[in-house]
Amino acid sequence: MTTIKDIAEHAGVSFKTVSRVINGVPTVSRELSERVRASIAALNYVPNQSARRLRGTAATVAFVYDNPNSHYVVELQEGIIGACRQRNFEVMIHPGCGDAAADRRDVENLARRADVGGLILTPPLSEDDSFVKRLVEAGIDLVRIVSGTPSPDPAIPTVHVNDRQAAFELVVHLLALGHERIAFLEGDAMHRSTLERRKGYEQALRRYRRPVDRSLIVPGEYTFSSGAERSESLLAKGPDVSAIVACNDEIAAGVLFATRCAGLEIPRDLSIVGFEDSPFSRQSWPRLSTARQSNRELGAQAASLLVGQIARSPDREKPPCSVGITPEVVVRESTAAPGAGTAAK
Amino acid sequence: MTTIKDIAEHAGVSFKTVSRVINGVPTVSRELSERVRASIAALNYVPNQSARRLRGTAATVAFVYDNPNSHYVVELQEGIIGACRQRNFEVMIHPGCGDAAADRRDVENLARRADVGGLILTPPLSEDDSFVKRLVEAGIDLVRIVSGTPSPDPAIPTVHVNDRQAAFELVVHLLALGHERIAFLEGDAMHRSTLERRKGYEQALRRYRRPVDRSLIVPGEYTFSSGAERSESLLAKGPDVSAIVACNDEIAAGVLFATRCAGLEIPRDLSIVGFEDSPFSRQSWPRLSTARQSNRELGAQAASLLVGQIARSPDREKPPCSVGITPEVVVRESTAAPGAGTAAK
DNA sequence: CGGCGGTTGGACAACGTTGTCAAAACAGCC
DNA sequence: GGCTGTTTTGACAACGTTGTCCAACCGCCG
Repeated sequence: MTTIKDIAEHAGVSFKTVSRVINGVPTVSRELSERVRASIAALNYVPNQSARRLRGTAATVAFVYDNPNSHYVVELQEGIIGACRQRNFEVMIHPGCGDAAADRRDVENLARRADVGGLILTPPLSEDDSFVKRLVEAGIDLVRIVSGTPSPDPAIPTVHVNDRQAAFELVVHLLALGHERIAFLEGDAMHRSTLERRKGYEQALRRYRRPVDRSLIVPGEYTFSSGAERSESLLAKGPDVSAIVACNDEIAAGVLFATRCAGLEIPRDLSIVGFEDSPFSRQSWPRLSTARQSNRELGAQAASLLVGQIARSPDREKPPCSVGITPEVVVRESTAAPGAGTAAK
Repeated sequence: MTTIKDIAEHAGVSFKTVSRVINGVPTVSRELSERVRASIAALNYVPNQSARRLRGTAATVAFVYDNPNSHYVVELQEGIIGACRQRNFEVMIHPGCGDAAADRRDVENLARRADVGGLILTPPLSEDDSFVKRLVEAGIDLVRIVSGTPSPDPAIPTVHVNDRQAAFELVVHLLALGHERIAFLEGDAMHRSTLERRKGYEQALRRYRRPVDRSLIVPGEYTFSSGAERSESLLAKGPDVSAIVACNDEIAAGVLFATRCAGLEIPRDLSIVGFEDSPFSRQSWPRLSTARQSNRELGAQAASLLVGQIARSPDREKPPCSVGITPEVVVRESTAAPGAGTAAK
């Protein structure tokens, strides 16, 4: 393994100077600095991150998730890794085990580790306010990704996904097509995204003077089978429903499956929208109208925020800040005017 | 941050003894050992991995991938992380950038890093034989995951996925249902899995005395659109095809899409099988018959192999070894006797 | 009592890096 | 030559851990 000393020898300078060049200390003459850089390139030298971490000049951020949505996880982590790579931060991936209590304990131990500089938390853990507050008060640097609108008091650095606005826009899209009886299939009640999306749904209805019929709001989970079962019984009870807002694409997939079984044609007999722009939404037939968010950007934003936190951490005052992203509506073939078009190609 | 010395103080022993307990040195009395363990638990102590890595007593393994299949990536990495966590190995995730040459350079630099103990390579990089051989000859510990059958000369530690056998069994399934004209939609020609799966397809046909018609073997890519386009033109040219073997579920999804557009009913008019048991295959309608492999197990196996390599690395002779897994056929509603059943629920 | 194996602790080096501090080399200036 | 001031170097400690070596202690046996 080539070390800083090998570079020094190769460049004919002291290893201290090499360290200075690498760390950008300005008191190095241009000539030496260039010689050192050349040697680094020639010997393919990469600083030993373990030594740096030990010394306290580098850090690892942990990405904590517990989410069955593979594409969400991968995109998020790629965003995080990309942002961290530029800044010489390592990323540690920490999948949860599904048991909330065990995960909380796990994460607490993780945060306690000397080689972990900070955490990026995702739902559902990021939405456990008392847990997150406890970590922050213990001096842990973290950024949480949650569903919601940026709060005026960002005591905790947060990346908000404005699901409410996205749901609002999806419903407006359906209203504009002429739908009146629009049902809403909820995801897990524990997830804040469910709440936010429902709020957006209700706000859109109220805004455009439509009644909010509680019987059209169906509790459920973020699963395929939930979508299939709930839509089946919903349509049995209320056949006048002409559009369904599913709380994510997986639920929408279940709806698609169930309506297909029931002999309905989409979108002629029923319009369906989902959330997330998952690969499924692009591969199903008809393709799903949905709300798209850039998970890579989400991850990159979270990582940038966290890196800022960690870098500024020695100071007493850390100014936490929050940013937000709003998913955009993507219209495909699963929505049309009621009774109108088929999804013919 | 609690260190080994805090534990020593808490337990009333020397920090040397704590180190001995942690590392399982046998010359520690049971009584002291228990006291130390109690202190470790009480103080929630976790050894500083950076220090260990610096010392050379711990290592990180890098998981290198360049694959758009999110569920494949996540499952694999979770298998790897799970296996490594037990053994106190860290995992570094290294997504590729899509440019093969740049990725090769990246990985070479990665392998050169002192804090990276070994690599787990996946296709397509793992199938670049000359590149892999170069790394191994440079003394890099690595395990590759490839499609194929375990070779008699495992010069390079490898986890083989027996795609050929899986394809064989899928075709046998179709033959048993009574299909005679079975087409094969290839994935990327560069991927060995494409070759292996085609070989299995051909072997099954030959084994059961059916002709191998080259016009039924269609080149393509591992994408939805490839599946849609190629199946469309295939069925236009050869309407007697009663079953299609798609090289993965994403291609199969494209086939499903195209046939749906063409007004065909699955499986009455056409049987379809895929590979991978992706979430899509369980969520489409009809659900896809496919070949399922446990990617988590795959990852765990690769990690175990690599950890063994690294641990045994100081010795001159490292006995590389290979293991294999064979995907199993999962029969769902996308396959039926030709002309027969519908996918009615 | 002397010696022995099993246990424990102390001192020290090492891994690669960075920070501090002082000292050396060099320039330009009077 | 003697000033400043900038650039370069060297010595050393430190991060937390493990390994090596030796000394000290225990109880036990001969």
